[in-house]
Amino acid sequence: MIVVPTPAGRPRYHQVADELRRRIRAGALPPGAPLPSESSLMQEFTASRGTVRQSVALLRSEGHVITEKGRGTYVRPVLPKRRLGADRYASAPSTPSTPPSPSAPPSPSAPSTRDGRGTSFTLDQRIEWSAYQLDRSFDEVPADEATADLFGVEPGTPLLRRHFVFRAHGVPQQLSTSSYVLDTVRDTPVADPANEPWPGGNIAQLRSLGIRVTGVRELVRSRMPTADEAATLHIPAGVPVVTITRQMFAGDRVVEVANDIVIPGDRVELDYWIAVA
Amino acid sequence: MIVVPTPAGRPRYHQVADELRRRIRAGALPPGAPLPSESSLMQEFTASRGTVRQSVALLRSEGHVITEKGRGTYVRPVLPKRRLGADRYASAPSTPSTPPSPSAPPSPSAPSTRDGRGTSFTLDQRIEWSAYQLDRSFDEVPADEATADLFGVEPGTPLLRRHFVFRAHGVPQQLSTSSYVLDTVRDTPVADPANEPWPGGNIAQLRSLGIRVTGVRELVRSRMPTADEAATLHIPAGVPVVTITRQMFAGDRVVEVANDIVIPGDRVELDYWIAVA
DNA sequence: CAGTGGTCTAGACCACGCT
DNA sequence: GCGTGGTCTAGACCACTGT
Repeated sequence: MIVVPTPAGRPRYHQVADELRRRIRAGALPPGAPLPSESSLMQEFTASRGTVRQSVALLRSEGHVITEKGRGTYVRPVLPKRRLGADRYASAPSTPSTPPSPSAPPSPSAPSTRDGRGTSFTLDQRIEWSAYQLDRSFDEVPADEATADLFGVEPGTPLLRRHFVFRAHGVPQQLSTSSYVLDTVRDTPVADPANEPWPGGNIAQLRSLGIRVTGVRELVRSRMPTADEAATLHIPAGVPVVTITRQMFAGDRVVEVANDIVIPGDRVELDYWIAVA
Repeated sequence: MIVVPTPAGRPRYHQVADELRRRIRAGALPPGAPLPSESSLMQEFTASRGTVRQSVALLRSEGHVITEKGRGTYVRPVLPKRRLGADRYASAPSTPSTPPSPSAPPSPSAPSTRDGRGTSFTLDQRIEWSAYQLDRSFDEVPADEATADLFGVEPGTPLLRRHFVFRAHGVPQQLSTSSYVLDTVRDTPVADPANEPWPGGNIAQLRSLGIRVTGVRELVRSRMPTADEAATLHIPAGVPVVTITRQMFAGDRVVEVANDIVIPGDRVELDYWIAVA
C-alpha cells in the first residue's frame, strides 16, 4: 500500500491531536463532551484507525480526555479541587465554616485558580469528619531505613503502622500510611482501629496521649500513580498524584510520620503560608 | 526464550509490561539500563511489534522508562531533586550553607526520600544565584481576572508581567510568570530586565522599593505538562509538573503575584513547615 | 442489535545514532 | 550500513454499552 507522506512534516497523528486540542481549548468540545468516534475521525482526517487511536492516546496521556469502554472518549471534566490548608491541623475540631487558624495568612480572598489549560474553578471544599468513609489496616512493623530517618530513631524500632483509604461522598480521595513509635501508643485507644476515624485526626489522637503537636513538616512531590494507586483511587490516564511525606513534631521530637500520603492531582490543591522574617 | 506464564484474560501487552516492571523493581534493570530492543521483546514474548510497542508506551506513560530516538529505551534515571524550602524566602542572600531561617522547623535531619517506585535519594541542593541562567521577557499588561483576584485589585489594572525560564547548570529548572502592579515599579530598577537575576530575588527587589514582604502564600497543584512546557523544560513522557501560584504579602497587601510557577515533577520537592496552635 | 473502543497481527517505509 | 525506535496501513476478532 502507498504510505501517504506527512504534509507539514508533522506526523499525521500529531496533526489530528493538534486539531482536537484546538477544539477543546476553543470550547467547541467543552468538558464532558464526547470526542468524535474513531470511525468519524478516520474519515475526517483520512487516516487509518491505528493513527487515529494514536492521537487519542496522546490526548489521554496529556490529561485532556478520558476514555470509557464501549461508550466513547470524552473531554476530561474539571473536578472541583479539595483545598488543603494549614487549618486542617488547627486544634479545634473542624466545622464547615470555622474561621482561619491563628497562624493563617491575612485572610487572602480565595483565588480562582487556573489549571493551565482553560476552564477552571476551585471549590474551598471542606469535608466534615462525618462524611468520611475509611478503610484501614493496622500492623506492627520494624522501622525501615527511610521511616526511621524521618522519626530520628534506629532502623528496626517497632512501629504501629496504619494504612488508610479515605473516601468522601463515595469518591476515593487519598491513601495514607502513617506510623507511631509503638512504645508510645501500645495498649491505648489510639492503637485500636475501631476508633478510626478519630475526630480531630492524628493531632487529637496524640493529644489524648498527652502529646502536644507543635508543628508539622510536609515534603511535597509529584509523580505518576502506580497501577495499584490508579485502581484504588480511580485515577484516569494522564493524571498524576501528589505525595506528601509528613512529620508531626512535639517540640524537637518527631511523634508521627506519614510516609507517603497519596492524593490524585486533579482533585487537590495544597495551600501553604510562609512567614518571612 | 523465556516463556511468561499466561494469566488468562490479561492482555498480552500488559503481561509484557508487568514483566518489565518486575525486572525494573527487582533491580535486574537498574536506572539508566537499556530495555531489550523491540525485536528482542517480540521474540521473547512471541508478540507482534505493535503489541510490544504498546507495552513500552505504557511503561513510558507511567514514568518508568524514557525512549531516545535511534538509540533505545532506558529505565528512567532518578534525578536528584531540588528541595525548595521556606529558607529560599529568607531575607539574607543565600549562601551554600546558611543556617535555617528563624521560622524553620526544629532542624529535622534531611530525610532520605522515596519516590514510591524503588531506588531513590534526595539531594539538598542549593543553587547559588550565580549558577542561574535566565531567559526573561517583560511586558505591561492589564490584569486578567485571575491575577486581579490574587492581587485584590480591579481587573484591567496595569501590571508589569515578567516571564522567566530558569536554568541551572544548563538544565531547565522552572518557568515562572510573575507580576507587580505597574504603579509600584514604574521607572525603577526593578522594571529593567537587565537587572535580572536580582540577588535575593523578588523579596530583595521589593525591599529596594521600601516594601517589606512579611509572608508568602503558595498554592500547589500538579498536572501533566502542556506540549510547550514539556519542550521548554525537557520533560519526558510520564513526568508531571508541579505548579505554584504564589502571592507575596506586605502585611495585608498583596505585592507580588506569580501566576504559575511550573516545575518538572521529577526534579523538585517542596518543603513546608506548619506551626500548630 | 449496532456502535464504541480494546487488542492483535503482518507488513512497510522512514529518521535517527552509532561505528 | 546496521540497529534502533517512529509512523502508517489494512484487516481481524473481541468486550463492552447502549437500544
